[in-house]
Amino acid sequence: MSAASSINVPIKVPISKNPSRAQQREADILLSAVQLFGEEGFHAVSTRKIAAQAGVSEGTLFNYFSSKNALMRRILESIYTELTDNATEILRQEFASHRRLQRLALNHVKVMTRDNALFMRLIQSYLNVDLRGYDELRDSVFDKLNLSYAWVFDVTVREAQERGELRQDVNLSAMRDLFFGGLEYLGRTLFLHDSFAEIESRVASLIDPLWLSMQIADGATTIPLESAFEGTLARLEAVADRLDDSAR
Amino acid sequence: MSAASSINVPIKVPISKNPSRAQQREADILLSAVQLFGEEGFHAVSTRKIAAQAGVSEGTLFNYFSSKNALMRRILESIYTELTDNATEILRQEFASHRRLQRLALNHVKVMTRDNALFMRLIQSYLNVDLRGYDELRDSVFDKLNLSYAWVFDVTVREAQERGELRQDVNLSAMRDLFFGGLEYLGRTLFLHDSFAEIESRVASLIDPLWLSMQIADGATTIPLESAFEGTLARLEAVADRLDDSAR
DNA sequence: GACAATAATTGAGTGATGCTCAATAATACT
DNA sequence: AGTATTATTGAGCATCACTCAATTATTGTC
Repeated sequence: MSAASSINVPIKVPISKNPSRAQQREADILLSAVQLFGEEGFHAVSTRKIAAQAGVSEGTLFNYFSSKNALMRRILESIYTELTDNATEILRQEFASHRRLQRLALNHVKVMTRDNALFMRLIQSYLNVDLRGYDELRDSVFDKLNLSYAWVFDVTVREAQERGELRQDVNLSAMRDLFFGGLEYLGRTLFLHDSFAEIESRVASLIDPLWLSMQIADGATTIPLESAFEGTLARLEAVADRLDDSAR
Repeated sequence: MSAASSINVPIKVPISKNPSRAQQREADILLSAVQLFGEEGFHAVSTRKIAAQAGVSEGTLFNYFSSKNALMRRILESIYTELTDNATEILRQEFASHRRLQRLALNHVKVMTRDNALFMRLIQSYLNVDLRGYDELRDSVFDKLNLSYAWVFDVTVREAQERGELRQDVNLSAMRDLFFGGLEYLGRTLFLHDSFAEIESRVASLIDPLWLSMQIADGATTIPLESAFEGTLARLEAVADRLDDSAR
């Protein structure tokens, strides 16, 4: 029995002595992979080519990533992490629900279509093509990243409901599918037609009908008016509370 | 110069003498491919395996289909043809616009998720993973099939507008992205959770908000109203930011 | 029904792929 | 400086999509 600290270490761990050197290698390989996958597609790029562009041998690549799929998964993870980080920051900064959705959507499409729409390529590949069973899907990437990312949409809608900005009987699952599915199709359209200049207005055109359909109550059009200020008011009151406390 | 009748025949043409026998072979290969692609995924199934299951040698498979991609493309084409045929029939039978959309959506999701969601696998693979350039995309499958299929959505909305059922200023491109993107995500959800029993209600939950947002005429007043206060809101946010910073 | 002529089928062969592993080189430790 | 540990390498492996000369099956003619 070794004195390894952690009980369960599934990572291949070729790296232990010189962390900075190892991190540099890993970063080099990842960068090459992102570039080449974006330019030519996942299946069109060989591990030999990725290794060559990173300035290492093919064997070394497989020391750092247990498989070509693992390399892809790692890229996916970093993109999801970025998506989630950006989203959390947007929720922190922006309190108006409608603008929250707008900014979340814009962030999603922008990240999705970066690097020659690498994210779109990878996520589709991973979800629909290369997975045989769906066990792997419930592992690292999806249960942890995709779900926690999709969660920001749910939070935004629920908060808007609590503030009275949106109807109570919104079908959250359906709206989530429309939101992410619509954005994915929009991203594909923007990418194929190279029309990123219109990105903001196109995203707005997609979000507005969703918002409208969640917002409309039977006849009460006055509620949204007040509630537009709810978020900011709540925030000001919270700050005031803290000022009160510290003034004591 | 041969006396071949047609000027431009890009097809590989191994079949000429006995059409019925050849068609049977082709059908056998296609059936095997559909089954295996659906069960294990496109890249996980070898041409050897497809040929073996169809009861022919690998060479014969390549006599009938010039490449594995061509085989996939052929499957895609048949699915698109079926989708379009069904859709045209729905437009012919059903005249109520809302029910038209509902039935178009239901047909889309049902076909999409059949054969272990084969269609989802193939379309994603073809669009995002295996194509390097996007020239091939503008060829057979997409310009002819996808576009002509997407067209049934546009027709349905436009007819509803002419009848005065829907607003005139609907953003058709955005609604199309929401429709097909939302249905794709719904299909994925239904497939992954094996919840096809709910398919009709889930499709309805997806279509209803779209319909509502296209239908509401005077609802458009709420969003401009809110934006009229955006300047004020922005100032309040700025104050909140300053208070936030100094309270830290 | 025998015999060419033609068409359809075959499977060993080809280069490329993802991945492995014994051998080698580089680094760290005493 | 010398040893032990770790990192790197690239030839080798099974498998892949695909080809093509050889073989088998089918058709047309008498």
